[in-house]
This record gives sequence, structure tokens and C-alpha cells, in this order.
Amino acid sequence: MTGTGTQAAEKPRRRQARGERRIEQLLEAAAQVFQEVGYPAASTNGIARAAGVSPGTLYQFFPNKEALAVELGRRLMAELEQTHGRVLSGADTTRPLAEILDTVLDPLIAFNLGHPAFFVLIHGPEAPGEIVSDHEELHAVLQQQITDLVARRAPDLPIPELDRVSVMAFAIFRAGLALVMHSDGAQREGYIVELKSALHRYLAPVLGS
Amino acid sequence: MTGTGTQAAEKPRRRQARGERRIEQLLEAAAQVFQEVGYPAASTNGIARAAGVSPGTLYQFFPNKEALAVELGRRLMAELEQTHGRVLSGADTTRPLAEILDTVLDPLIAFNLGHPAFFVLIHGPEAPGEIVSDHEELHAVLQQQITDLVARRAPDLPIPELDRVSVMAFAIFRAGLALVMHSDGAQREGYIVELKSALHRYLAPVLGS
DNA sequence: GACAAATACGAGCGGTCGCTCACATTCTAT
DNA sequence: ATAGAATGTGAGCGACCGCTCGTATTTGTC
Repeated sequence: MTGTGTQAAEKPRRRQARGERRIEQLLEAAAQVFQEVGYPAASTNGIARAAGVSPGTLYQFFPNKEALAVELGRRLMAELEQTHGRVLSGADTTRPLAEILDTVLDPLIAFNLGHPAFFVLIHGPEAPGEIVSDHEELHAVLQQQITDLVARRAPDLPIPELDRVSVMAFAIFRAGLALVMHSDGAQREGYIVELKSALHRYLAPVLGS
Repeated sequence: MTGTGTQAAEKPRRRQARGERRIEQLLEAAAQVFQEVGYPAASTNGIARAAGVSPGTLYQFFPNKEALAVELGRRLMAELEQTHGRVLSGADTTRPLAEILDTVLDPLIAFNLGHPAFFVLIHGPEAPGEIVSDHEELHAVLQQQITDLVARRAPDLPIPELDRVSVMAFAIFRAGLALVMHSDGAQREGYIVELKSALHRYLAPVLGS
């Protein structure tokens, strides 16, 4: 796949090492600003300033603000899979439910705590009229992985119920994750336990203990 | 507190019937715009236009955009309590949990479906740096009522656990409500059932069936 | 060293935002 | 009838937005 010019032939844009470094700086700055003020309130000029470059330089590498968020999401998603393995799709669905939840949720929570921008990106853009493909894809990928996980655990579940349960489970996860993210110390530990309890109790009747 | 008679003695602003009507128009228009584009993206000029008045007229009655949201929240909250009675604080906690959930959730869901702006307002403003008192009060009032409800049902619950469970329950409710609001027809019915199931299963071990 | 491509700058364009203000109109109390 | 308060207008201010572009600098290649 990484061979000479197989897929990336559409953009023969040659990039210097300096450019690659700038891209990293910009994404890092974007992550910082996103988590500080949220995606909608984050300004491209502010991101450029945080990266120590001019606005023009930002647009040398990213066509617009959305592209910044999309690429950041891509990288975070890749890093999630790299550092924690295939968390969702690799889970052993024959284990007890509580164990599955631990092995799935702990890495996800840890990753979100370590990369708060990820949490910002999987929370909808709030404005309904936004360009749909914004963070929607990140959301959809995670949702699909959860649905697959549930389907593997309960293969005989009718499709509509499978979808409903999976969507609800993801919603509960995001809601609980928000509580975890906005607390700290002992409280945070408490919410983590609470989130696991909520999901366990919700899923046990459907997936078995 | 504010002494006898009307409580707004600090603002002896005399209001004509026309002014009262304008206020209604403006709040109605604000509710419309909020639910259409969300609170952050709603523009005061747009709200004024939707109400059929000039921007200056809007600021004749509301000092700023936030005041519009706050007053709208106040009125919606009042209407909720008026039309559905004291839904939360009046629930009979000696009934079976499933019944309590029905009597509490059905009015709340119906009200949100009938007043989508309410749903927008109880969803955080997304931007962390926002003026804190924005929708925060509405949120806090509902949270407190839920906590009281849980406390009445389980008086022996230690305070920290009471708080944690109540906050988590409210979070699950909001997450499920979002699914209900963004679906329709049979799917919506399904999510309503799912939300009730999730809350019942989550709360049953703590509150009893 | 020469030359083109890649990178970098930053003033500023066109736009929207929340909000203001000088002024006109309508209502109400006398 | 008339004064003064309440209501109404809408152009536009100042700030900020995402983004552009003419221009300057750095870099890789020969």
C-alpha cells in the first residue's frame, strides 16, 4: 500500500519536511483550541496564532476550518486504534458482559481523557444546519463498531432492535463520558463506575450477563 | 425578599399592551429560530426579522440575546408545570418504578415534542466559555427536582451516591430524549420505550422495582 | 549560483454578528 | 389638546469571522 505512487497520484503536491512539521503544529494547536472553546467558537486565526504561524500559512495546508477538524479526527481515530488496539472490533464477545465493558470502556475513557479534542469531535456540532459530513463520520464509525459488537454478542437479535439498542448504548456512553470528562479526582472515578453500571444494567437483559 | 405586591419593584418600567404583545411575538420567534438553527447560531437580527420587527425593537424589550433565552426558558418551565402539574415533585414514590417512570417521562417527552425550543435550552450551549448562567439555571432546576425525587424514593441513600445516580439518570434522560426528538413515527416510539427501559434497568437496583 | 517550487507572512476583503442611536410614531394621562 | 412616555425604525458601528492574495523568504535540485 505504501508503494511508489499507487493511490496518492491524484495530488502530486510535493511536501517538504518543514511542511509536514507545520501540519503537526497546526493540528496540535487546533486540538488545543477545540478543547478550550469548542469547535464552533474556535477561530482559524486563533488556531494559527496558537500554532505560531500566520493565517495564510494555515490555509497553505488546510482548505478550510472543517478540513482541520476532519483530519484531526482521522488522526485521533488512527491513534486510538494504534495505542489501544482494535478496542471495539477486537473484543472477545464470549466473555462476561462486565468484562467486555471493562476492556472496551477503559481504553475509550483513557483515550478521551488523554485527548480531550476527541471528545469535542464526537459531540455533535450543535448547529443542525452545519455541513453534515463534519464530525458525522467519526460518529458513524464508532456507532457502527458498537453495533457490530452488539451483533456479535447477540446474533439472533432482530435488526431493528439491534440498531435501537446500539444507538441507545452509544448515547448512554457519550452522556456518561461527558460526566467523566467534566469531573475529576474521586468524583471522576465514581462516574466511571456509574457509567459502567448503567451500560451493564441496560445491556444485560439483551446480551446476557 | 422583594416585599409586598409585585416583585419587580426595582424596574418601574410601565408597559403598554402593545409592548406585552411584542414580547410574546419576540419570544415566539426566538423559540422558532432557536429550534431551527440552535442557540449559538441564532442571530438577534434574525429573531427580530422572524418576529416582523426591527432589531432596535428587540432591544427595547430584551437587553441582550441571553436575556431572550433566559426569559424563554422561564416561560417554558412555567408552562411545563402548569400544563402537566408538578410532574417531578408531585410523583407518588410509593408506586412501582415502571409506573413512576411513565408518569414522569411521558409528560416530559410530550412537552419537549410540543416545545422543541425547550429541548434546545436544556442542552448545554456547547461553548465552555459561555456566560455560565445561560441555560445553566434551567438545567440545575430540573437536576434538583430529579435528585429530590430519587431522595424521596430512597431516603437512606448516602448523599454522594444519591447525587451521582441522579446526575447520571438525568444524563441518560437527556441522551435518550435527543434520540426521541430526532426521530419520528415508529422509530420515535421505539426510542421512548428504549429510554424507559434504560432508566428502569439503571434505577431498579438502587430504587427497587 | 540559478531557478522554481514550497513555505510564510499579514493586511485586508466581504461578510455576519450583537447591539446602538438619532429620530419618527403611537399611546396614555392630564 | 398636549406633553411625555412607550414603542418603533433601520442604517450602521465596531468587532470578529473565515479566508485570500500579493509578496517575501526558504528550500531542494541542477
